[in-house]
Amino acid sequence: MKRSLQWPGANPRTGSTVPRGDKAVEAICAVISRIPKGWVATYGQVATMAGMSRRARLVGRVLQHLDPKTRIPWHRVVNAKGEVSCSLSRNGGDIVQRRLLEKEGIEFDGKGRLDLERCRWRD
DNA sequence: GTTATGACTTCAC
DNA sequence: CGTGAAGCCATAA
Repeated sequence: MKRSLQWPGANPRTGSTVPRGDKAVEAICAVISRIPKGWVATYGQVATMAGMSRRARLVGRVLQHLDPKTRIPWHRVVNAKGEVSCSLSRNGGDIVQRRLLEKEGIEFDGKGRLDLERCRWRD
């Protein structure tokens, strides 16, 4: 099985199947790992903290590629609307993320969104 | 080489 | 608050 349908080169350190040695990925993983429990950050925010102000999509791409066993708190990353990723609803991942956040004390409104002004992580 | 797509953001209307 | 357009960038075809 040579053909890697995932990114070339896994990253055991982060427990994810993302390229190792890639500064962007390393920075993104580091930032997300620094998100305190009970707080959340947006993709753009993570990208900015990682030194890539407008590479929010890159953050999302990395997260989608993470392994289920990853140690990275991916559930603390939400979009700018304060809602979990839309594409996750395809496999029910949005419910998982929401539950994980609620377990950490995050409250959702009737539209499945959280108060970013209240929950946004500040460094 | 081009075109389309995507765990996104931001501004304008 | 919803929608559309422009921006960004790697992957897939």
